[in-house]
Amino acid sequence: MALKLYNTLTQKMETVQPHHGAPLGMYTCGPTVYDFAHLGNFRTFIFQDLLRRYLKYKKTPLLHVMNITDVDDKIINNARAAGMSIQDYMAGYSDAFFVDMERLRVKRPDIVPYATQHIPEMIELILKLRERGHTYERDGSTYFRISSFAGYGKLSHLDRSTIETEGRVDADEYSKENPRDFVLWKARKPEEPYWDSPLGPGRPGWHIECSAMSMKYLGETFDLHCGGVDLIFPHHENEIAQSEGATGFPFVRHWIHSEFLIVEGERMSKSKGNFYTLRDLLQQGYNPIAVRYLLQSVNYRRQLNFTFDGIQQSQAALQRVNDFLLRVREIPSGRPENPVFDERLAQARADFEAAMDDDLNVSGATAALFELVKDANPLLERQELGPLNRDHILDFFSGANSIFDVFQIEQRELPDAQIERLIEERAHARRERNYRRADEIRDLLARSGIILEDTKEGTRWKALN
RNA sequence: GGCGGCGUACCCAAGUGGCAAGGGAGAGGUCUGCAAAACCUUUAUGCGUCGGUUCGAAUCCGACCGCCGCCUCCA
Repeated sequence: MALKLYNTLTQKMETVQPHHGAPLGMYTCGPTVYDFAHLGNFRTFIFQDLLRRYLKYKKTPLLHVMNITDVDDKIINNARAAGMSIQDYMAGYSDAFFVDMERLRVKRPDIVPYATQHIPEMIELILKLRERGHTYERDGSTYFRISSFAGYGKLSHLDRSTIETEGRVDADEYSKENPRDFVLWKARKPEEPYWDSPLGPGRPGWHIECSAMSMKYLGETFDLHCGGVDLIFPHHENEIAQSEGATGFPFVRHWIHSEFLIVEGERMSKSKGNFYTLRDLLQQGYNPIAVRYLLQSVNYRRQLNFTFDGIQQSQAALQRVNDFLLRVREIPSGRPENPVFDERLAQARADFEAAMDDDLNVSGATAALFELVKDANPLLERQELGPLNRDHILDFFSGANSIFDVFQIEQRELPDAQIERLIEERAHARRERNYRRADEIRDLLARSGIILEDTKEGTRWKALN
């Protein structure tokens, strides 16, 4: 079966497939690095990671490009306020961003272009638009005339006449022909970075970078373009106008937008005091893997209500799977196989993939995993699963984990030999019925995050995150 | 005002015509030296409300109530 995703442009579910044997081209709008990224940003990036990993799971060749916006008003202002060069200021947050992404196990895109390194491509694109009559100049700035592009509004499904008449006038840009015309090239201002160009000295408008960089790496028409719903209008609408205005070809086949994250039922905002970065959560002792689990657990097209209770629930759900995997790994080689279990496993795999194929229904896919856990646990209890069963289960979860990346598939190493000795000592104490000492040791280890569980086969340990 | 979405148990959340997935939390029990984990039982005759279509509706249609997003920089 093939993956189907909702397309904002056509407002329909559509199959995602490479064209003409070329790898699937996927462009995701990356961060503007003016501050630490927040949970809402990460919800979007984790969703994109999930999409990318699922395509890989399905062995679809893919080229993923994500931009970094490193020149814009906020960066310029913040850098100035911090008394830093734009370069230094932006590099700090750009690095922090990738550190956070790694903590959340979001894979780095294949290509990560920075806006400031693609100024010539942007200028070239604007010149092309100028040749084709889509632009005009005012006070040294170059604008896109939206009335020159017939398709304007097709992505956001906004009425053209409404767009053109009801826009507000930016105090900065009062001289535009139409309030909704947007800037392609901003005239140089004192104390701001600028580049010399045939358009005059200045810097690029925000939208042009995505058109220039996506088409440079993925071609004039490519497959997938993702971002948050807030980018539909005007950002992505403008990207379409710029790109198609310049090339005359369709820009993107499939537009995919993820919904917002809200916090404790309210829009996240600094003024409400419910604004969280990943760093805030880590400082409070939360596990980044549980955060990833939570942020990816709700379908990307639905608002996700982030709560602290939700992290706890995610942590507990993760623990159930990890405990299961721990027991599965303990199945010894000599034990007889369960001949019918592979059928059950095949069913779980089919359910899992059917759910993921359906617009990345993570809840459904996760349910397939938990249902298997539920069915297999009693078999483990009765020692009715053999080493082949074991390997097949681990293989299935390993496949699922290549997408979710939250489960503990491999056995961990004991942190140190001292712990090993304590476990030994406790076993000895228990044989002697010295339960006071045994409990003492168990409590001691629990305080350093090592949980002991006594089974018929002996004591097992697990490390809490 | 225009466009779009949502409302399923204590919490999170699947399900878009045929007996209401899954996870968390709670209660009781089995196992255990005690725990933990696991297992068993249990928690929505009902899916915002009221009507309608249908043999049959959480699912389709209509009205209403409530919440949210976009139309403005923003993932």
